[in-house]
Amino acid sequence: MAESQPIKRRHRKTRADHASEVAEDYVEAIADIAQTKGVCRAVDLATRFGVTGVTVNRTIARLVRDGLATTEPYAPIRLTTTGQRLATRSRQRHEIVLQFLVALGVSRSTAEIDAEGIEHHVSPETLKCFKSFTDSAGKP
Amino acid sequence: MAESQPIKRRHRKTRADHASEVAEDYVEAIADIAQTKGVCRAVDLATRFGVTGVTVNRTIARLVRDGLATTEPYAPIRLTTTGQRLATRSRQRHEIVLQFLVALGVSRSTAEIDAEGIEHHVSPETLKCFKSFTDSAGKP
DNA sequence: ACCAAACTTTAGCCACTGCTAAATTTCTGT
DNA sequence: ACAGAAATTTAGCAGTGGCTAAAGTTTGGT
Repeated sequence: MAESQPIKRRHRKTRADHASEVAEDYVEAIADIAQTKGVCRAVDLATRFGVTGVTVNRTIARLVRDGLATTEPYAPIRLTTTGQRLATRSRQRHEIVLQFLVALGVSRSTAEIDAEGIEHHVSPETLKCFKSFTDSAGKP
Repeated sequence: MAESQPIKRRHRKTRADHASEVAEDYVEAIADIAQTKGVCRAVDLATRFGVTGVTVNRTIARLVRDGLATTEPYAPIRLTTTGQRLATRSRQRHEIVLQFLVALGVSRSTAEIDAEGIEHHVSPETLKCFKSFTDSAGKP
């Protein structure tokens, strides 16, 4: 039921695509924080993303609605199995993009910023090319 | 008040950044269409982006508000000088990203799709690296 | 034990970007 | 010229993602 629309693809359906980007950023962050500090609280995400706790709260509600996370009142946020899978995939992709940019000669600090933006727009094919380049750049 | 934000940058302020991405896409498209067919009408943009004319209308209103375009009722859309400069810069950046992906080995069709998504997230430093790679890949 | 600080939640605001329906204007073909 | 088609505009709905203010809950320090 995805698309019955005869839409000119290549231009993203901004709203939907953007929403899943946010979801990926959040699950990635939740997994990361949970790994480092044991649990992930709303305030941790608020700090990381530079938004208010209120915004985090509502975003988490969407993750819960979409089956990516679970919450109980005043309790830490936990990922569902689906959410964890998405987090893992996102982190892997993020890492590939980051290493690629570094291998290309971009400074680490810039690479970290750009990888955040780029990772959500890289197709599997392009990702494979990134990986190949990084690998071959390592051992010439 | 401005500088009191201890905000973790690297994560984009989604709303604002997304809005300017859309602005770039639109001015780029307007310039492109105007060049090919003489004028650019709302319906042309609607077709290109796969959205309704209503959506285009409101987006154009924002471009006008932001000084990037001008309109008169029922007349074609025209870019301001500022809008044209932005269009030119956007198109150049788009072209650099596209050529880079192709040089990297990505198929043209995928490269065209991915370039659309990536171009808004590439810093000047990374863009320079892209350019260098494409140039050196040309003549080995 | 208690009060204060920190955190979470609720309520309600705004902007952006989709949409449909309906009214208006312009264009086109006969 | 004029009717119908095409394009534009207006009005109003929905969902995402920012915010502040204020209320509720947990947690920590004395």
